[in-house]
Amino acid sequence: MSPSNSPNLTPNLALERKPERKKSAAKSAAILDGAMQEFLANGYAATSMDRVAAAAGVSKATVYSHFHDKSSLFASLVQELAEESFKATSIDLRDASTFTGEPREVLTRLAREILDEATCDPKFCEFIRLIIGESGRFPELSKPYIQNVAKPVIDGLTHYLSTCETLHLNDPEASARTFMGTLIYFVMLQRLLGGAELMPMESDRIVTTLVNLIVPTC
Amino acid sequence: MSPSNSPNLTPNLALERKPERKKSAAKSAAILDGAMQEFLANGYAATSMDRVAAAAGVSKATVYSHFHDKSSLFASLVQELAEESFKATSIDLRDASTFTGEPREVLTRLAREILDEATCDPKFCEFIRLIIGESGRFPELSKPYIQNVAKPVIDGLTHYLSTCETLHLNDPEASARTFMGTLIYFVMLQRLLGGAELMPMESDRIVTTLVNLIVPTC
DNA sequence: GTCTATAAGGAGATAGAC
DNA sequence: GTCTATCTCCTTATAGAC
Repeated sequence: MSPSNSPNLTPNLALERKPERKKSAAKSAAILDGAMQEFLANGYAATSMDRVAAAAGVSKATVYSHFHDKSSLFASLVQELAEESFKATSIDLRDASTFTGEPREVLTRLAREILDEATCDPKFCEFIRLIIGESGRFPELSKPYIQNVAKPVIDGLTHYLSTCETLHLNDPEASARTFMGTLIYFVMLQRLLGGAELMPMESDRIVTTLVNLIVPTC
Repeated sequence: MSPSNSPNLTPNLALERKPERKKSAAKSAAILDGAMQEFLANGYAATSMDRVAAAAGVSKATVYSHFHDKSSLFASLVQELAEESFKATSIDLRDASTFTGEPREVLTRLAREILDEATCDPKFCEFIRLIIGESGRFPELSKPYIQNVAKPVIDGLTHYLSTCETLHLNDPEASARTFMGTLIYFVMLQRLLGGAELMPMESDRIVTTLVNLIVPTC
C-alpha cells in the first residue's frame, strides 16, 4: 500500500522515452494488425490464434495477455475496422465540397468515389464479407458496422437529397437506400461473388443509370 | 466384363421396391439435409462432420462413403441449394402471369414477392450469408449461385424492362440491377445485419420509392 | 453399405521461467 | 510483459467388424 514502492509514482521524470514494459500499445496494435490480416483472409472460425500471433510477430501468450480470448480479439478488431472504415467514407460526408454543384454532378461523383473505394481497397470488400458472413454467430458485431459505416452514409445522403428541391423526392431516405443498394449490390455481385466473368457490367453504366433515375430528365 | 454378372442388367424385374443397399439416394438426401442445417447455421469452418452426421442420423463413416471429404460435401450442398433457390424464384420468371399488367403493378408485385420470400424463408437469408461469407475461400461456389439465382433473375427482369416502351429506359440491364440491388441491400441491412433496430425502414417505402423511380410519373 | 473405434493432428487457453 | 512448453479437447479422416 505504501506509495514509495509503487513504480507508478515516477511519472514526472524523464523516463517516458521507453513505454515498452507496460503492455505497450504498440504490441496491441501489432496484434490487431495480425488479427486483421488473418480474420479478413480466413474468417473467424478458420483463423487460429497461432497464426494471429505469428502474423503479429509475438507469442500466443502475449496475444492472450492483451485480449481475453479469441472472440474478444475479434470484437476489438471489428470495432477498429468499423471506425477506420467510417473515417475513410465519412471524410466525404463532412466535407462540404462533396455536396457542392449540380445534384447530377454531386451524385455521379459520390457514386464513383464509393465504387472506386470498393474496387481499390481490397480490405473494404473483405470487411463486408466478414461482417455478413459472421453476423449470424456474432449479431452484436454488425452494430459497429451499421452505426459507424452504413448509417452515417445513409443519413448523410438522406440529408443531402432532402435539401435538393429540384429532385422532388417523396422519400429521401428510401431514395438514399436505393442509391447505396445499387452500388453495394454491384460490388457484391462483381467483386465479392466474382460475377465479373459470368455477368459482366461496367460500373459507368450503373452510375449513369442510377443518377438518371434519381435526377429527373423531363 | 460379362454383362451377365452386372447387377445393372435386371432393370425390368419387379425388384425396385427396395433400393436400400446401393448407397441409397435416401441416405444421400438425409446427409445433404443434415449438412444444410449445420452449414447454414454455422458456416463452413465451424461445422464439424460429427454434427453433420448426427443431424443426418447416420454415422460419420457413412457420410464419408457418400462424399469424399468435407469440402466436396459443402460443394454438393451449395449446388443443390442454388438449384432449389433457383426453382423458388424462377417460377415467377417463367410464369407469364408474373409480367401481365401495367409496369407499375408488375414491378410492385415482383418487389413484394422478393421481399416476402427473403422475409419468410430464413434459409434464403442464411444461404446468401453463407455464399458471401465463404466465397473468399471457395470462389467456385459462388458460380452456382450466380448462374442459377442471380443471373436468371437479372436477365428475366432485363428482358421485361426492355419490352416496356413506356418506361423509356436507356439501359434495361443496369436498371434491373438497380431494382434488385435496392431490394437485396434492404434485406442485407435489415435482416442479415440486424439493422431493423438501429435504422428501421418499412419495406413498403422501399417498394414504392423504387417503383416510382423506374416508372416515370411525369 | 453401415457401423464402432481409433489414428493423427490442430485448436484454444494456461503455467511458469525470465 | 513476454516467452516456451504444455494441457486438454475436438477436428478430419480411416480401418476393420458385421
